[in-house]
Amino acid sequence: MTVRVRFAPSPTGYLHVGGGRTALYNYLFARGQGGTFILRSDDTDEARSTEEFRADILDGLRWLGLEWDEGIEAGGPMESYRQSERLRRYQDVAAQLVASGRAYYSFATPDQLDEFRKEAQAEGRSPAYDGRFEPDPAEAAARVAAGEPATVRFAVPRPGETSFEDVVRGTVTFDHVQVDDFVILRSNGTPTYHLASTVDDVDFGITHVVRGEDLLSSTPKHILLTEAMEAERATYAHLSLLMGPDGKKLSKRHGHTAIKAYREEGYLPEAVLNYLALLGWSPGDDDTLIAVDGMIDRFDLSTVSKNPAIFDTDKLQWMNGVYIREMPSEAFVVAVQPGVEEHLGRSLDDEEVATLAEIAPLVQERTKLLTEVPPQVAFLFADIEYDENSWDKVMTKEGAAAAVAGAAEWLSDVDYWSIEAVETALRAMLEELEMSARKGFQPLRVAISGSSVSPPLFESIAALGREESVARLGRALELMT
RNA sequence: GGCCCCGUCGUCUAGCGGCCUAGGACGCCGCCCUCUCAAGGCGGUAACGCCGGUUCAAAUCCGGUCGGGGCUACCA
Repeated sequence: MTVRVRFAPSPTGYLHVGGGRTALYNYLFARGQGGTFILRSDDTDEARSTEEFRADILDGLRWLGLEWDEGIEAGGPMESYRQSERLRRYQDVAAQLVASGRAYYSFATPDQLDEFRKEAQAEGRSPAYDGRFEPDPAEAAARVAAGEPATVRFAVPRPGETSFEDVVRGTVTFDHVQVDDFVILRSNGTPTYHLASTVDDVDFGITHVVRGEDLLSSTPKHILLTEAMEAERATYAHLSLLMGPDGKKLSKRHGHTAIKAYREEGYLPEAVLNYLALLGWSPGDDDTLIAVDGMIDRFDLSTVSKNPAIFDTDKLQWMNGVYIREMPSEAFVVAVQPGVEEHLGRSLDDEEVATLAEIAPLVQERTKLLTEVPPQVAFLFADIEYDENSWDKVMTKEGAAAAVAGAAEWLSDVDYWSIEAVETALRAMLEELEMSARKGFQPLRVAISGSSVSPPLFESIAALGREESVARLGRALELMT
């Protein structure tokens, strides 16, 4: 049997980190098993679905590198992989289910249902609706024929129970008195999630349903539906949910949840993938850094953790730094150049790109997020503004002015401009002034870069050039005296 | 309320009856390196929710309890 799995987001929001992880696990499982990874759009909720979200989900998956083999924009044996385009099929199935007595037209009013549920809760009984208010099939058919609006509900067989072997959770059993006679077709004729999703899983030949734990208690409904369609049930695997730092379900209030936000903040897809993979799965040994190929080799759905995981940005950020440091320097420049240009409000000429490439390795090794690079290198390409705190902390110190003045002189005397020459000159200056490097170089850093935090000084000065460096030292000196 | 799921350092996890005086990673702290900030090196901090039981032996098995989460819609 070839494995067929799917990722089936509904385009009612941006692709979020939890969805990304679900997609990743599906992808890893499919790749490891030589199976097919399908992308489907569960967009039966027209009101909440938007084009923007549809596009964002595809973008996000592609950015992460989770290429799918079949489905949206990839095609495949099915005519459509969007539920909004398969409405007829769901209606047909619903009609068949009514005909075979596995489902029925329901006329129960919201008020009736409300009251029933309230009462059941008050008495500590199951609040699952059991069809007690419905007319007999003949009357129901007549009322529908007369044009009375009705929903279609699945007739859950009671007494009974459904139990299944969840790959990550083990045996799970639900008593049917806890399972609602759920609506499969709304009174406007559109299918609910349960129907559409199950029909698709059956029609698409999905062998393994790997999804979030929020759907665990819906699974008996899906199994019942599958069997009513006389199809073979899939194997289910329910992944624990992702939580915010406060242990509550991850939501907007915990900061960024959208994959897109991480992309914009300067995270690398490799790092996000690596981090997500480890949120609920471990390769078994003590490896923390693992590339996708390694994950595919070693991924095992049955060893996925049952515990909900807290999404902790600290570790992701550290990991991102690791991946950034591992990048070839040229790739780093390419990745960072657009951001620098945007920061500057203009594009870089060839000489400036060369300058950027020159200090890139130095910046690269101290970068955790791509977005922190532009402000750090901008001083090489544009006039600086002094950071107030840095100025106050450094430039008002005793000896600061002397160091700045000394540096201007010594740098002016350098014959052959190079990093080594700059260092030699500045160290000589220090010696002359009998000043420590710590004390003597900080004022220069502020004068040159505008901040007390910058890339290494000699390299920065060398890259900036003699003329501009001396000019900046002069300007700072004026402001100091 | 009912049903279902889950419970090892602050966080992600390893552990599947003796190898555990519980391992790794992030974070945090200290030291070293050092022109700032990082990076790097070294060291440290810190956990089996609780109570019973099974067993010669339990983080590992069982029961209970407490805590967290999910579902309980004509949302998905």
